[in-house]
Amino acid sequence: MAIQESKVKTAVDGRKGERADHIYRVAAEIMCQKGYEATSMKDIADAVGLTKAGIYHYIVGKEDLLFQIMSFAMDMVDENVVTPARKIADPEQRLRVIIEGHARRILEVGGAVTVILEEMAALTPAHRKAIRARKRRYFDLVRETIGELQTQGKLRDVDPTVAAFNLFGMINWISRWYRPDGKLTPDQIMRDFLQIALNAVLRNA
Amino acid sequence: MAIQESKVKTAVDGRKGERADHIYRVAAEIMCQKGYEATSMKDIADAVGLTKAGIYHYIVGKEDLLFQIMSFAMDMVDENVVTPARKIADPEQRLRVIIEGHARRILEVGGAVTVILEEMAALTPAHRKAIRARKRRYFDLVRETIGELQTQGKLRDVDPTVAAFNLFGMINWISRWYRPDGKLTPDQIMRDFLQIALNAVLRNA
DNA sequence: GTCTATAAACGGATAGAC
DNA sequence: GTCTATCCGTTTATAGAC
Repeated sequence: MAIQESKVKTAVDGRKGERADHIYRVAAEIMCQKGYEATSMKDIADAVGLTKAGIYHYIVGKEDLLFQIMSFAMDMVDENVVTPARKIADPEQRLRVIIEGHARRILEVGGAVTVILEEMAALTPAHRKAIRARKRRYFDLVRETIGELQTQGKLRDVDPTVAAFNLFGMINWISRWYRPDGKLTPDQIMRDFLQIALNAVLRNA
Repeated sequence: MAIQESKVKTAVDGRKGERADHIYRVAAEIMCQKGYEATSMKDIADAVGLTKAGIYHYIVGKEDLLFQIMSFAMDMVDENVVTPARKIADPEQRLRVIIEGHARRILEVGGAVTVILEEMAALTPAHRKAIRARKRRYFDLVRETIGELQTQGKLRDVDPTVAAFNLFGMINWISRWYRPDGKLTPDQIMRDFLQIALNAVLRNA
């Protein structure tokens, strides 16, 4: 199914199929470890078993590769966090779903989801503007959710914007300290994490 | 602080005086904006009004420059946050001082304090080990403080390590969203921030 | 599709004049 | 102390053979 899907995508949106997807995924992993600027095309070529020139058959250039990776990460967040969350009417329950969904993307995906947090400065102005707009829509959802909680009297006596930033800080910082081979499992972390994050902003929780 | 002390330090530890300090400060600001790898020696030279060759009179090399900047940032945190905090016996009051002191360094200093959060990967193994050790001692102070709060029954039912990481996440993330020319002043931010951060980990606060 | 070869620019760093 | 000139490695990207 993935194969046929990619053939459709080739015709539809100019992608080059699953080999290209493989390059994106490997590149995301390397850029996540070494940083975008410190990652050379040769690093990526070696990791996928092609020459430097060879991978240019699949990509437009280094910066565009980064943009594709970030777009993919945003697709994933939209699909797995934002869209499900928008279907939930109760703001407290919606916030819970957002926090857990977002944190689990970082714990279980890594790569692309981390790159989008760290490498905005490497994008061209047009690409940066596009990614920023998508991030902004997500941020607004969270801030509005916190705003609804304030209306219900469930928020602490704080600025909803500051509360939203702190929530993102806790969640996104996970990518800096979580190690898949460490003592703490994703499930253990999520249990404590949700308690801490919800109490940070909610009166009772 | 480094500015006033620089004459003393020149005699004491081999630094080159206030012009070197100026280079460090300017370099920290540029690296903070563009990232270490994307910052060229020419960027720094232009900003201080020297040629690329000229600044090598004051620095050992690019990586060492980064190490000096990070060492300076750690000196600042040690002097203004860690040392004062260690003198406080009550863990809840000590945690308050750490959170406020650390957050204010980010809000009011920027540059060097931000670089140390983002560019560890660019250091040589020996330098990275040295900075990591200093960061680790600071982290241990925070975790032990949280441990004392747990003993006193003031901590929520969570792992002190996860609590410490989340605290650092909220604090360090400030560098990602705070803008000196924005609507929120450091004092406004600190008021809400302390309430959110303390309630994140403490039972009553 | 994938390669070898190479272009063209830029990087950090140094030599040596002044 | 600061400059000009330059070395030399590395970078992204392309041309063109197979």
